[in-house]
Amino acid sequence: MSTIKGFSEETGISPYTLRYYEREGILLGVKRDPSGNRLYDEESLEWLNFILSLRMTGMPLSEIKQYVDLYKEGESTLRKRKQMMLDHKGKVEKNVAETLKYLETINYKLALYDFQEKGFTKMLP
Amino acid sequence: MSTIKGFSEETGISPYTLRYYEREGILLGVKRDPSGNRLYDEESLEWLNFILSLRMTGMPLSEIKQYVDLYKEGESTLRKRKQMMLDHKGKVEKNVAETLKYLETINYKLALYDFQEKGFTKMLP
DNA sequence: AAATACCTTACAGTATACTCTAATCCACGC
DNA sequence: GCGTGGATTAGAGTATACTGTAAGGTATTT
Repeated sequence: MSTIKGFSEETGISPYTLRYYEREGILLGVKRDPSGNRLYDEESLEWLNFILSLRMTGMPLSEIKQYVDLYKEGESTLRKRKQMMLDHKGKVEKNVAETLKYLETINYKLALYDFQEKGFTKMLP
Repeated sequence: MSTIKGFSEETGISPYTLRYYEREGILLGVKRDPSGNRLYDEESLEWLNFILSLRMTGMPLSEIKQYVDLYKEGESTLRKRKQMMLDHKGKVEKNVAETLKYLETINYKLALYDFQEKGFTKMLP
């Protein structure tokens, strides 16, 4: 059970962002103490970690919100949610493959620099 | 030698963005015809591809601009430019590793869905 | 009880990277 | 020679995801 400051420090997510996520309805499981202050526990930590794994792999907040809304509707949305995860997994894998392709271009550029350092001095990008 | 429309279609980058990149000084090698219209050739294509490989791997335009400015200064900046590429390569590789870690979380979630489909029906995120 | 340190809310501001609008210009076909 | 379709420019607008501010509340410490 941590306060917003503690939870922010534990997770590396700023209090602003934590409140923002909650306001937008994508961070569930946040409790309150008697005076209205936020309390974060294991449940909110799990949610946050899940949200972060979607966010950090490029899912926009609007789509994460859709997922969370489906979750709140209950078991009847299980299939849809699974499909969302499958689609997202596909996109992430495609994106990683693409990134690795672009990385090759960067490596090629680095090879040119090495080549140039060995005395070959034509100017290159 | 293509006009902005043709080049846009060839590369998939909108005319707006092509002009924007040029205005910001990150797309070099764009020529003009006698009446002032842009002409794109092999040189501009090479630049664009290079820029895109940086952009698509997450380098902000401001940093790409820095690189291009160094390039324009000539050979004296070779070492700096190489270092920028090395740093970026490191970041991209780190980011890919991180993404794959987050992908595992997503795969775990998918495994839970599979598990649930086989009759186990506790509600899960 | 005053100071402090944190919290709350609503809402405004910022950063990045486009994306579009408005006004104008230019070349080709009829 | 005039309309049509493209081009040009400067500058405004948009989207997303935060990030910060203002005004005030609460609780502990001195």
